[in-house]
Amino acid sequence: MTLETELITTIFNGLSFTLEERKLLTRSFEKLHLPKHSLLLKAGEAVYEQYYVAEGCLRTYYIAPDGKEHTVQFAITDWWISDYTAFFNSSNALMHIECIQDATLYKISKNDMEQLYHHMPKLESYFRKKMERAFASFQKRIIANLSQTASERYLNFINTYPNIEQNVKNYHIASYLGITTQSLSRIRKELVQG
Amino acid sequence: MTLETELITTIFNGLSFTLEERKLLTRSFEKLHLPKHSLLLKAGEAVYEQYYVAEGCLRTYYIAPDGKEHTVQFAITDWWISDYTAFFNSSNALMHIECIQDATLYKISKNDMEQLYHHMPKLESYFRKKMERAFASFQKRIIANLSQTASERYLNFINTYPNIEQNVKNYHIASYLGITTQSLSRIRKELVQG
DNA sequence: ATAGTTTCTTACCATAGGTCAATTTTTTTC
DNA sequence: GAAAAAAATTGACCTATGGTAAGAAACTAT
Repeated sequence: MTLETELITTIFNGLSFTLEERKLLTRSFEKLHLPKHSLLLKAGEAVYEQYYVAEGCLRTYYIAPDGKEHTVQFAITDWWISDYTAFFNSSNALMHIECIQDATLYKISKNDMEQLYHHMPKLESYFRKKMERAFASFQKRIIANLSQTASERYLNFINTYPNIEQNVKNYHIASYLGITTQSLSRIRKELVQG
Repeated sequence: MTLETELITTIFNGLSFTLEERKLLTRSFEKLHLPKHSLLLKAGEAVYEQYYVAEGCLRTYYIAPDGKEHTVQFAITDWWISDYTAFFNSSNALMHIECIQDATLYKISKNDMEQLYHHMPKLESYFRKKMERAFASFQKRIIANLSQTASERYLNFINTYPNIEQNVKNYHIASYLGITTQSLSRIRKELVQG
């Protein structure tokens, strides 16, 4: 599949473009492959790009001053990933992005993004709606962290993201849920035994 | 101050509008006053509007199945508030919005919002950026919840939102931090004594 | 001001989840 | 497919925070 076809049929599936617009789109994105275990981004680096995940699995994580890792976001097929706080502010990353399963990504720079917004308001609309959904899901997660037990959050996670669960290690899940791997292990045992 | 002047000079401060656009803007917003202790929104209700806070203080909170309250968001002057998950999806509220200090609000419906976006792409841009900042701050909060102790989160809160702290009760802050009022009380004691 | 209500604090015990260390299981690599 | 490395589990113990209950302090309204 050509980059152009992929862009039109998968990433912006649902939107229609003129020939001119297709060219602009294709020029703005770049395809890349990333092997498992590699780092797409390190804390401290400038963040100029965001990435669309066509294939594979990645995670964004923060390393606290005490050295502990906290997974902020996973991304699988059809999700976008970056250190968005840094991306939006054109500042340096606070987080790392690690490839968990061999991935194919389409990257676009913030500058090209702004160009696209300018030429195609429908893209601004597309990304605003994407932001709205992300906002809603973050809010849901905050509520979950405030109101649920670790066990409830785990069940919720594997029900909501069965496709992610298959791709990641338990310690990734634990660091996403805000518990230790030992606690997660005990929770899983508990659930099996009833 | 007229509604129009207020809209132009405070809410959308920084943007410039034609006469036509000003009219459209003014028609879309409605001013309202809300007394302390009243509910702007109850869980279960349909959410058609979002609100700009010109004056006062409000909070959005979720009541968990066990009856406990969890504060998701505060809003003071120049913030927007709604049950955004419900607002974006045109679904029913999961949360309550309570007025904590007598408030003056400007409300706008989702429909009128869409109209404005359509006629003025710069507004879509304005709100996309607003969403980006909200996204970043939610992410920051998730990281804080995952990586910090209750005491650290409290210090962080009073440093980051000194203007909010003045307006709210300790139990509001506790429910925002995800701890009990007793724990917050112990933390405050600890901080005073050293 | 005084009574009533709401909010905050304190004390004591309970518990979810963390820590450390050892062991088993699974995955990777040659 | 054997050895090495990584991940998951388990047990014993610990700690931060929760639950309950009572009293103190701070507002509110007459």
